[in-house]
Amino acid sequence: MSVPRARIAPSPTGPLHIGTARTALFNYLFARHEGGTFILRLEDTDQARGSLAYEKDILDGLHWLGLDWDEGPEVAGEAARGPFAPYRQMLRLPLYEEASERLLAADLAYRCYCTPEELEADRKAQEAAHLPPRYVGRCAALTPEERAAREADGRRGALRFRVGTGVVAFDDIVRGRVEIDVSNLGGDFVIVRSDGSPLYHFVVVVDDAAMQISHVIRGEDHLSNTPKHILLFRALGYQVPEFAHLPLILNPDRTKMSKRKSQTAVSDYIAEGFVREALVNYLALLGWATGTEEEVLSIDDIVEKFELTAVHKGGAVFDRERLEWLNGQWIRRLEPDDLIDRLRPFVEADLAAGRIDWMPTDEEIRALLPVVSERLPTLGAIGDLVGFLWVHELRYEPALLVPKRWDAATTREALVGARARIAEAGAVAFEAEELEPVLRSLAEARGWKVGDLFMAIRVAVTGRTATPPLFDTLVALGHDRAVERLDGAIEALETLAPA
RNA sequence: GCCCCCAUCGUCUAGAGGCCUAGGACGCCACCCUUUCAAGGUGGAGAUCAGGGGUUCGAAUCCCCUUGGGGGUACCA
Repeated sequence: MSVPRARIAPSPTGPLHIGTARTALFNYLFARHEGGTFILRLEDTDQARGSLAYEKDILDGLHWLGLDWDEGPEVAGEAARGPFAPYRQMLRLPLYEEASERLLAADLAYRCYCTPEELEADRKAQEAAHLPPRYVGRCAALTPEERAAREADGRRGALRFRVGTGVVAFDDIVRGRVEIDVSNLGGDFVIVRSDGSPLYHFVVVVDDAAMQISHVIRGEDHLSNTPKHILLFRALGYQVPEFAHLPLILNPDRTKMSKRKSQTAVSDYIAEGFVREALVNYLALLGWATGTEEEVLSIDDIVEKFELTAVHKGGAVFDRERLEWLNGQWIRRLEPDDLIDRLRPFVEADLAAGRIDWMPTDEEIRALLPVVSERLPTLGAIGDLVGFLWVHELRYEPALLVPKRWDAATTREALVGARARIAEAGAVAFEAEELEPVLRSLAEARGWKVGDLFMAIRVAVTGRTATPPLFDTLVALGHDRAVERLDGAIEALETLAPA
C-alpha cells in the first residue's frame, strides 16, 4: 500500500476552534503513526465570512499545538511546501473550473437559473406540505432554447450536480458500514455559485483527489454529506478515499460544542496559560483511549499508540476540570528553563495590565519554581499566586490581618514580636531554615498557636490568606521588604487596636 | 418533518460472550501530610452497563424493538 495521506482543511471563517484542533490532531496522529503525510489546506472559498486574521489565528494555533504539516500553504513569507501547491483554494480556482466544465460537458451537472426567491418559495411549500426540503428540479431538463432565454435575461446560473438514484454505501473506519439512499440528499445540489465561485462539497472532492488524499478524517457532522462527496468522486472519475468520521466534542448539554455555550477558541486557552502538551493530551483522549490506564501522555507516546480503529462513535463532553488537571500535570513536568520561558509572557501581561509594578528577573522566577509549580493550574495564574512580590504597595483590608481566633491587639503584639525577630534574623542569614525556628519559638514563648502567628505574618507580607509556604515567601520578598511590610501592617492595625 | 449516527459512574473512559459482585481518571467527600493554599498519599460515595425482548450453558459485550440523545438536511464550511 502506498503512503497514507491525511489532511486538515480548515476554513478561515473564525478563530481556530477546539473541534478543528482535535480533528487536525487526529489527522496528524494517524499520519505520523502510519508513517504517512499530513497536509494542511485552507478552504477559503467563503470570501464573505473568511478573513486573513482568522487564517493567521488558525495557522498560529496549529503551530502552537506542534501539529506541523508536511505539505501546506505559504505562511509568513515562507513558500508553500509540497508537490500539490497551491494549498489554498482561492488559488486553485482553475482546477475547479476544469472539473465543473467536465461535469457540465458530460451532463452530470447542469445550469440552474432559479432565483433565491423561487427556491425560498419551494422550501416554504415543502415545509407546509410536511415534505423534506429538496431541489424540485425546475432547471434539470431545460432545452437549449429555454437556457438561452434565461441567459438572455442576464441570469448567469449556478451549477447543479445530478445526484441520480440509488444507494451510496461506504465503510467508515470508525462507524462501520453506512448506507444512504440518494433520494435523501435533498435533490441536485449546487456545486458552483452563480457568481462562479465553487462550493465546499465540490472543492473538497476536487482537492482531496488532486492532492491524493487517501484518508478523509473529519467530524461526524460531515457523515451525512459523505454520499454527496462519493457521488462527486465517481462522477469525476476519481478514486474514492477512505473515510473516518470522528465523534463530536460536546457542550455540557451534549449538543455540538459551540462558541455560544463553551469556550471554543484555542487562542483563549493559550491566553489562559494552558500548555500545548496538556491540550494535545486532553484532546487525544476525547473519543480515543490507549486501552491502558495511562492518562498523562506526550504527543510522541500518543503517536506511537494511536489507532483510528479504536476511536469511539459517541460524542464526548468537553470537561474543563479534567483539562486543568492535565495542565497541572504537565506544568510540573516541564524543565525549569522551559517553564520560565513559558511563564514570562504571562508575567509581562500582568505588568502591562498594571497588576504588578515591575518585571522579575528570570533568576527570581527560577527561585520560585519549586514552590510555585505545584500551585499553578494554568500559567496565567502566576500573577495571582505571587504577584504580591512585584508590587510597591499591598492593598488589603486591615481586618484580614487578624486571625479568626485572635483580636486586633493580640495580632498587633504578635506582629511587633515577629518584626523584631525577623529584623534580627536578617542580620545573620535570611533563609527559610533560619527563620522558621525563630518564629516557632516566638509562638511557643507567648503561648500562641503557630498557625495563627504565621497567618498574621502571611497576610502582613502578602495581603492574602492563601500563599506559597510562608518562609519561602519571606525569603523571596527579602529582608528589607519583609520588615517594611510588617511595619505597614502594624501601622494598619492602629485603626483597629490603638497602641 | 425526513435521513443518518450514537447510547458503561456527574464527566472522560477500560471492556471486543465467561477474567465484571463492571476497572481507571477528573470532579466530589473523608483521613494522612501540613503554617495557609496547593501538590502528594490512603480510603469512600458514585453505573441494576438507557429500557424491553431474544440468541446462548452463560451477555455490558451478538440480534431485534422501544426510548433518549446528537448530527445532517444552504448559491456556509
